[in-house]
Amino acid sequence: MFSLSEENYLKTIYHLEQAYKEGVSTNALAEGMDTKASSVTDMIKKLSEKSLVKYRKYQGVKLSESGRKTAVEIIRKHRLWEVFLVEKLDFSWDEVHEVAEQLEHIKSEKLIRQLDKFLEFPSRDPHGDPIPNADGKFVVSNQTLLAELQKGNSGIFVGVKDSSAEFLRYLDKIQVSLGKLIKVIDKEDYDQSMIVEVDGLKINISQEVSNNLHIKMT
Amino acid sequence: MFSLSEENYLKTIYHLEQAYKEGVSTNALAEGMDTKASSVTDMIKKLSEKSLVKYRKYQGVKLSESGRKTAVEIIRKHRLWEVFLVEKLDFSWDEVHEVAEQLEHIKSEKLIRQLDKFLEFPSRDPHGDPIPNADGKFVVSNQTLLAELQKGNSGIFVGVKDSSAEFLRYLDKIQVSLGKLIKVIDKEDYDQSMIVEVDGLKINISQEVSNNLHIKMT
DNA sequence: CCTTATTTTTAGACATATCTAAAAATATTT
DNA sequence: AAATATTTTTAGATATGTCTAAAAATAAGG
Ligand SMILES: [Mn+2]
Ligand SMILES: [Mn+2]
Ligand SMILES: [Mn+2]
Ligand SMILES: [Mn+2]
Repeated sequence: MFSLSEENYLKTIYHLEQAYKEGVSTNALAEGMDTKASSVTDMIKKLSEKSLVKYRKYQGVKLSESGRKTAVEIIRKHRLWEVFLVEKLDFSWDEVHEVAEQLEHIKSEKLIRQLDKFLEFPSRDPHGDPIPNADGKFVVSNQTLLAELQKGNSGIFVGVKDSSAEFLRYLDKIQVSLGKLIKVIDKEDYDQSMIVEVDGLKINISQEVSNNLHIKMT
Repeated sequence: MFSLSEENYLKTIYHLEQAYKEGVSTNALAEGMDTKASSVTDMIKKLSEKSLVKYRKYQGVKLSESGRKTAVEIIRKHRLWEVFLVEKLDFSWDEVHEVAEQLEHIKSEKLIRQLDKFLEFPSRDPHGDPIPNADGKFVVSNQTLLAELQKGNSGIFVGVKDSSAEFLRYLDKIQVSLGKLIKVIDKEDYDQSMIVEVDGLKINISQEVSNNLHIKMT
């Protein structure tokens, strides 16, 4: 099928397409893949040969239909493995990503179909991200960022935008976990920091933090 | 750590060392790795550089202590994943090997430690092969081949020597599964074929088959 | 023990995926 | 619009792992 490297490129292009609707630039992709622009150009040509991306020199790349399908399959596998690691093997949510990066490349239709069943068809991964089903479909829920809420508003914490281990461990430290009700007690005009209430506890969080928390308003 | 290819070589050398105590020949390794002798020589030099094997030109290879340790770790992972696939994901014993060949290369100490625990520290894989523990130790049980038994002898079927999908499916077909008591009713001098009794059923099996069944005599 | 056959190694090539440095194209300033 | 800056592509090199064909070493037979 596709090489590990090709799969990682497709996945990264998929994620970057959210921000680069007009086409993902070579530099953005180089940044996302943690590699050099020249390597990106080489690989894009290969993906283009295989009709996984649409590419015009100097104009960036977009996924083709088959490219998008493949990317979504990899994301599905990644997120299912993350659920497995947390639910069955007692990993914490800041430990799963690295291992899932490896497991997502295992090739076996039956494996992923049975894993999905074993996990009872979860719809979200440990970070609140939706898990595509076997047909590549997934929920797009209407959620906002905590940073968008105003004083007095409240909602359920349903996902993280930044899922780096550092940020996740910070959330653990301040005892903010998925599913909690968060209420904005006060919002500081000067730096947009907030005082929020979670489980009856008042916490002060910076805008950088509130900008990385997905909230479903109540 | 080590590349996928290096790990596969170590594993294959480990298995071939049982038959080639004096050193695994280049040709045997080429056969086992399904590659060319010249490729084997190239790789052996690399493994030798890394002190994973002891190598003298034209004299074959042996694993070093660290090479053996690494090989056993990979075998441990392979067999644990096979148990997982059968016990948790409803794979049959003829379907697991291919997927385990991929999963055995996933790098995460915690993953395999937790998987072992999740499976309740199994001592044997779906084919009856012993699973090394975290320290690389495993049971060496005194078992014989069914082919060695004489008329009137009986024993428990504890493992397969050939674990190819074809052979495993043949065993399924004649309803011979691990743990069954097998009694030798008759043995034909001419071709060493046997009539054995399993679950009250009498079956005729060739020497090729009896030679691939591990038996624990009762 | 010498010749022949077999096994193993070497030499040189190829594919993938990466890099640095330089050239070309595009974007931004003046 | 021309000059300058930035982005992207090309050219050439490196590392891994493989291959075929030829040479060298070892094993087997007469
Ligand atoms: Mn992840
Ligand atoms: Mn995730
Ligand atoms: Mn196996
Ligand atoms: Mn097995």
